[in-house]
Amino acid sequence: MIDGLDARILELFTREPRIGVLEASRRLQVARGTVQARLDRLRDTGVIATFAPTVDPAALGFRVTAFASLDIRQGARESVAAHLSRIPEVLEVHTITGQGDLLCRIVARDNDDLQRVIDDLVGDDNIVRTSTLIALSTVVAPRILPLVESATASSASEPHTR
Amino acid sequence: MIDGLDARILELFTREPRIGVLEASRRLQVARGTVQARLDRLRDTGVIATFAPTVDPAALGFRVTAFASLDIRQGARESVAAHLSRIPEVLEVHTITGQGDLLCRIVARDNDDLQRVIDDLVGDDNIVRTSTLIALSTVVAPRILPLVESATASSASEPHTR
DNA sequence: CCCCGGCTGGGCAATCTGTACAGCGACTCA
DNA sequence: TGAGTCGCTGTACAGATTGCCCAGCCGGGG
Repeated sequence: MIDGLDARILELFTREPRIGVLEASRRLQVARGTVQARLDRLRDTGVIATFAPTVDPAALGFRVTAFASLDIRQGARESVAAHLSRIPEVLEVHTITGQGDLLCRIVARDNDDLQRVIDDLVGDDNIVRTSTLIALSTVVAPRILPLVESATASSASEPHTR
Repeated sequence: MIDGLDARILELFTREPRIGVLEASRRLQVARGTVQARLDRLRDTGVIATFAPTVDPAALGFRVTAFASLDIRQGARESVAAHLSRIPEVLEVHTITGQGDLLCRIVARDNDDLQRVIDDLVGDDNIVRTSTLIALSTVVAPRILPLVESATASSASEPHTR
C-alpha cells in the first residue's frame, strides 16, 4: 500500500509539519516533484485524511475526557445519532459489539461539567442505559507513526529502493 | 480562552487546511499579521497541538478498529505501558475509572488480524483480564469544530468584535 | 490621562509553490 | 527482444506566499 519513501514522508511531516515540500525533498534526498507527487497520492488515496491542524480539547479548557457506553432502544440508532451529534462535547461515536450499543468519546471542563454533559447525553429517551469511564491519564498518547512503519511494504519486502 | 476570531481561524484551517495565512486573512477580512499572530498564539498555547497531517489507519489497510479494556496487576502499569507502546496497532491508551484499568484503542487489518493483535496485547503476564469491543461503524466521525464553537468566549459574551 | 497590547496596512527580500518538460531506468506485456 | 508505461530526476519560470519589520491607530486598564 505504501512504501518506505511514503513512510518517511509521513514521518517527516508528522514530526515537522511546517517543513514544506521543498525542504522535505532536501531532507529525504529526493526530487521535489517526487515528494509533491507522493503527497498528492497519499491525500488522494485517503492515507492522509486531512492536513487540518489538530486541536487539543484540554487546551480549550476541556480537561476531562471520558468514554460513555450507551445502550439504546432497538431501531433508534439514527435518532440517537442525531441527538449525540448536537452535543459539542461528543467528539466521536462508534457502534460497537458487546454489551453496549454505542461508545462515545466525550470531554468536559471538569468533573462537575462532565455530569452536565452526561445529563445532556442521556436526555434522549431512546437511551436505555449508560456507563461512563473517565480517562484519568494518558498512558500512550495518540500516535500513528508505529503503524505507518508496520504498514510499510519495504519493512516486509520490496528490496528495490524505487 | 479563545475568541470568535480564533474560532473562525480554526474552522477555516480545519475545513481548508491548505489555504495559507494570506488567503485566510482575505477570507476573514483581517490583516495577515493578525492571522499569523493568532495562529502562533494558538500553537503556543497548545490549542493547536500540531499541524501534522491526519493519517487514516483504514487507508493503510487497518480496517478494523476496536477498544480493549485491560485489567492489570497492581503496580504493573509502567511495565504494561511499555509493553503496549511496543505494539504498533495500539494507537492510544488511557488509564480509566471503572472495572477495567486501561482502555486501548487498537486497529487491525481484519477480524483475524485483530485476534493476532489481541494475542500480542495479552502477551504480558501483568494483564489479568481483557474485554474487547469491536467498532462496527462510525456514528459520529471524530470532530472538534462544535467544541471549538462552544469554547468561544464570544459565543457566551464578549460584545466587542476586537 | 498615559501606557500597553492588539490590529491595521504597507513594504521588502527570500523562499516556496504550481506546473511543465525531457531524459532515464525498471517493469510489464506481447 | 521490443514497445509502452510508470515513477523519479533535474531543471526552469512566473506568481504567490512567508517571515519580518515598522508606524499609526484604538480601546481598556491602571
